[in-house]
Order: sequence, then structure tokens, then C-alpha cells
Amino acid sequence: MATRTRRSQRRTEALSRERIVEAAVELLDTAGESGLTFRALTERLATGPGAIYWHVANKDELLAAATDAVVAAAVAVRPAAEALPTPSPEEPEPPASPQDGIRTVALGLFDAIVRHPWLATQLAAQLSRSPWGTVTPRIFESIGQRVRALDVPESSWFTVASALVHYVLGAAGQNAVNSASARALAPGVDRARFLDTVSAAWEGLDPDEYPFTRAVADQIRGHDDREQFLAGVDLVLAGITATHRREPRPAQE
Amino acid sequence: MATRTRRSQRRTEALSRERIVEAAVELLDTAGESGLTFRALTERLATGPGAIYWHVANKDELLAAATDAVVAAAVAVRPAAEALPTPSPEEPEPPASPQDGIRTVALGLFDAIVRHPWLATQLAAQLSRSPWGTVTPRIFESIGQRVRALDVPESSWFTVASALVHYVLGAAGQNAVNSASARALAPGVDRARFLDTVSAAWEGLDPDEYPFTRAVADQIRGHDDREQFLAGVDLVLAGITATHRREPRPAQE
DNA sequence: ACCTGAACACCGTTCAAGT
DNA sequence: ACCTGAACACCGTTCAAGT
Repeated sequence: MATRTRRSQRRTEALSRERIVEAAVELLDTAGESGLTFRALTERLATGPGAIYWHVANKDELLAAATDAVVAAAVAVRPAAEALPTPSPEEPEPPASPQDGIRTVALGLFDAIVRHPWLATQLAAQLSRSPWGTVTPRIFESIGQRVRALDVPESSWFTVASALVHYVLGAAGQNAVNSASARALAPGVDRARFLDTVSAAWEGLDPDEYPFTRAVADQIRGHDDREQFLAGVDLVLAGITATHRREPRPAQE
Repeated sequence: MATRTRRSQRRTEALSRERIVEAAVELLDTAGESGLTFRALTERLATGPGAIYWHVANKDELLAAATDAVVAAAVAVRPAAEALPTPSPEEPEPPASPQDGIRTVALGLFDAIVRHPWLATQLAAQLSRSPWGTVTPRIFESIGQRVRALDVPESSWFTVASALVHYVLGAAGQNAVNSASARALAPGVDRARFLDTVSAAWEGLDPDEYPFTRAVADQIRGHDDREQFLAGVDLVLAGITATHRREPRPAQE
């Protein structure tokens, strides 16, 4: 169907790395990870594979660029909820707490993964392939700046920021795709029915091997992904304040 | 080189799903994710592709099975450090705290990812593709059983266990592969030099955009992955006990 | 400097045919 | 029931050739 859709409509705009990455993200969003091929890309951009390879080294680099673009947009969000020191010095809104800032950044990443389900896998791949890339520092910095504003000794900045980033990525990665896979697996089925399916599957597990999972199976039914994600963030935040109190409690070995 | 290594040595053993998965894990360990192909697999098993497809539906299922096998072994570890109620009722060792149990399970997964770097990406892929698969319940159950032993109200079991699992997967995924990529990227370079490279790269970032990352760049130099991973686990554990105290503190909206 | 498009090596998967 | 292996469709990547 749609036999050879010629997309020569706007051959006007010159090809650029930016346009290629943009097309890649669109392709990933609409067709999934397996949908991003150089063939599909050339058709969409009305060009040949050689043209793409002029701007991008290979597919890995393209995936990294797509991931970075989406992450950059996600962590750069400075919503109304969080009032950072504004460029315009007038109207000094009451600055939000660093905790709220962290919640905001975390939710930004969470929502980004919901919008772009492929991000979960790509994030893991990117972070593991090159921690010195652009993706890691971007996320780390965004969280870290808020950690600095917390009451944490400088010697623990790295550990605390890392813990937060790790939780956010782990949770966003798993939680968020639930909603996506609910859509993907059964297009007509809504979220509630999807959760019912998972819940039922868990209740069907072996009672001897999976007592806990079975016990909480019904808690999954009504739960809200974002709410639970935030509850986890708060848990980590509570751990930070509990661990790094005013009085420097020496580690009692 | 090694022109057509015939592996007909032990054509004796019959092919089985188990042997295939085992070979797949070995291939992933030695040759990386891109090294696992049906061609390499058929050569290693001295068979044809059709034989493999008789036991395994497709590559995705094979990857899922390989992931599950490694995870099962990782969370099943019951080291001497943690004394669960033993099958043999004599010699009742002092039972370890649930916190220690959680640390043990977390470290087990951490170490598994260090030994099998491909696990980080696969875990993200597997968890996102099918939360109703075997991998998620396995990890969830292992952590959850220890959560139940903590002083947490039942209504929070699901949230608390999820938070722990998310941190562990996020942290293990990112942290662990650092050591692997250090080896992969520069075979002769040891870990200390690798950390130096990352640290130097972070120090070279834009001072305006990355003040925090630059500030902690030198903290990365001497840090121990496992130690930091455990510090994060303790942070979450501290948050759990701080949030769920004896006196049921009503949420003051 | 930027783009074209045929060509190549390789991959996952299928299937008629064997035992 | 289990295995063989040729064949197919498709993929990432290259490169001589154009402008």
C-alpha cells in the first residue's frame, strides 16, 4: 500500500545533520526502533544513503544524536512550576525548593520516555557505550545543580547526584514504557485493561516461588505511573536528607 | 584467520534449547551484542539455522532467554553473607538483616552486569518489551521478599520495592559498564587511566553550561564503582526507614 | 563541498526436503 | 520429532562518479 510514496515535495531545503536527526526521531517515534533504517530515511528525505553518510558517520552515531537531541530538550524544560533565577531580574518569583526542581527534571525525563519509548533502550545503550558523551553530562548537570542547592557536603555531591540520576533513569526507563507497550501490544485496549492483564499474570505465578509478587499483584491495578515514579524520587530525597543532616554524624563503623 | 573452524568435535550431544541459550550467552560475553548472529551460533553448535529455529522462535526470544538465564543465576545467589532460613534446620545462623539481604541481591545484579556487559542494554529492552515476562518478576520478587521483612506498611510494598528495583537497575546498568567499556575501548589501559580520561573530559566542558559536572569531575577519579553503588542503595534504604516510621505520620497535604 | 545510486557483504528467517 | 542447508528479503555501508 501507498506504493512508493515519493516525497520529492520539498526537495528545496538542503540536507543537514539537523534535518537528518529530526527525521530519525520522527521515524523512531512512529515506526519504533526497527523502523529506523537508512532506506526509510532516504525515502523520507528524498535522497540517497551516501548523502546521509556525508553528514553522519554511521547508524550508531545517528542513534546517539537522536537520543541527545531528545534528552537535551527534556532537561532544558524550565516550566512555570520551577522558578530559577530569571534572566529578567524584575518580578522575583518565590524560588522553588531544590527538591521541587529535582522532581521537575525527573518528570521531564519521565515524560520524554513516555513520548519516545525507544529512548529507554537507547539511553541504556548510550550511557553504557560512552559515559564521556554528551548525554550523561547533560542529565547529570541538570540534576546536579539542584543537588548543590541541597544541604549536602561537597564530598558527597557525586554520590548523591549519581544515585538520583540512576533512580530516575531506571524508573523512567521501566515505568514509562508500560504505557507505551500497552498501546503497542493491543491497540484497542486501554491502560486499565493492560494493568489488569499484568496483574492477572502476576497472580498466576507459582505461590512458592513468587509469594511477594503475588501479594502485591493487585496493587498494580489502580496505580498511577507518574505518581509512583514521584514517590520513588521522594524516597531518595528523604534518604538524602536523612543521611546528610546538619550535625555531621560520623559513620559508626 | 582461523579459516573455517570446524566445531564438529562434539556433535554427539543433541541440540536443545538449553544448549542454544548457553552458547548465546558465551557468544554475547566474548563477542558482544553484535557478535551474536545465527551464523556464528550455527558454527559454534555445528548445525544449521533451521535446527535453532526448531528450539527458539526468533532472535528476540533467544535474547530474552539469555537475559533470563543470567538474571536467574544472579538473583538466586544466596551467599554466606546472607543467612536465609536454611533447608537444614540445624545450625541456625544469626539471620542477616533485610537491609543486608537487599544489598546482597543488589550486588549480585551489579556483578552480573559487570560480567555480562550486554545485560545492561538487554535488561532495558526486556523490561520495556514485556513486564509480564519472567525477568521482571524474578528481580521484583527477590527484592520484594526483603522489603516485606522491613518495617513498611503493606500498602507501600509495591512502591518501595519498585523504587529499589529501579535504582538497582539504573545504577547497575550505568555504573557497571564503565569498567567494561574501559576494557573494550582501550584494551591496554587500566581502570585508573580510564577514569582519568572521563574526568579530564568532564573538566573540559563549558564552565557556563556545566558548572556542577566540572566541580565533581575529580571526585570520579578515585571512586570505587561498587562502593558508590552500595552508597546509593543505602540512600534509598535510609529514605525508606525515614518515610515509613513507627508512628504513622499522616501525609500533611 | 555535497550528493547520487548501484553494488557488496552480511544478516534474520523460511521452507522443502531429509531422517 | 528433529535437523539440513539452500534461498529470500532486507539491512548497513562503500565508493566511483557526478555537480
